[in-house]
Amino acid sequence: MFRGTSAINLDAKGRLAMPARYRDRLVELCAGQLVATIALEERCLWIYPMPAWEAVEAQLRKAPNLNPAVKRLNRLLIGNANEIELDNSGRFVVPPLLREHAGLDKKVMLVGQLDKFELWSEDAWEATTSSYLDQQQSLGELPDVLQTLSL
Amino acid sequence: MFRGTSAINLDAKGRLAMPARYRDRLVELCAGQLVATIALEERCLWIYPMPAWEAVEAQLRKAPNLNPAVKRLNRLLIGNANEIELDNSGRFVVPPLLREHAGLDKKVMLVGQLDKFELWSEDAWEATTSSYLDQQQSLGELPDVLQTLSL
DNA sequence: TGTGAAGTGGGAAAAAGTGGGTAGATTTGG
DNA sequence: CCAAATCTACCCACTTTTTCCCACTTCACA
Repeated sequence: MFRGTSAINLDAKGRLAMPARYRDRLVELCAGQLVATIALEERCLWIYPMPAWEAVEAQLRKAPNLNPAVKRLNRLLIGNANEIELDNSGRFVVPPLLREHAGLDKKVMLVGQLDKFELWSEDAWEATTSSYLDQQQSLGELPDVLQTLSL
Repeated sequence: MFRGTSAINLDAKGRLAMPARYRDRLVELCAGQLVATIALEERCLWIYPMPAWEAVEAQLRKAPNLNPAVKRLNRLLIGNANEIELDNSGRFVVPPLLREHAGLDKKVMLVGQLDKFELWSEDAWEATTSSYLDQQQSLGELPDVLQTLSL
């Protein structure tokens, strides 16, 4: 599973070099076949290994697509999904429309989130992280879902 | 289980030498495989032996990840989790991003906390410790969860 | 004071990151 | 429909970083 944050520079051609520690696993898992799309709430991208993406698609397919919320998800997720493939050097081109959506310039952060990655601009990631840390500190009572966690 | 505080110097390459008294246990427990991530409320790091970390991940995976608090935890904990491995001299590199987060320069404190370690900068640790002692002294009634303790 | 273990430092080899050039494909305009 | 230009993808080479390993110093205990 994917963990941790990597600071990466997009090169002049808009390519992103996947950190070497992930490559073997990605080749094994999906032969370097990935799907990039936009995240639902934040200005960042989601990058799925193909099998994980297909699981997402399967769930959407089952959902009733006249339902407005489902329709919205379909348009956002599937409508913005781009198939990408690692080249021999472990790099891939970040699709220009997605790059613009997430405000990706040069410095980006690739964040492992178990079954997928998130791709943030460095600025947005740092802003989000520090805001999260502030929220943690000012947290009073824990929400129910967290009451039982032991970390 | 891990107890006690060790004053350690990071070397010029950012490596930390795990105190010898822990090494055998770590090799036995996880073949020297550890995970470092950021702590939720203080500017310090959490260092888990791999099995303990996987237990944390399993809890997070079960939680509903559209819940904002869960998403926040996923991003903070998993997003900052780095796999590290002890080398033949019992040392590991403290990942640069984490080092920066916790303000680790040269003098650091490794604090045993049963199933995991905490890693603090010396300054932050001393400040936190003395602030805790002050709070204990000025403490009135104990919160319920502590009432039943016998120390 | 000697011996062994732990801590510290540094060098060399390997791997990863970075950049750019070329060939092929695709698109656009004549 | 053909030709030119642009864009894309692949490949190679260089630079930087990381990792592994060895050796020296320091400390503790006998």
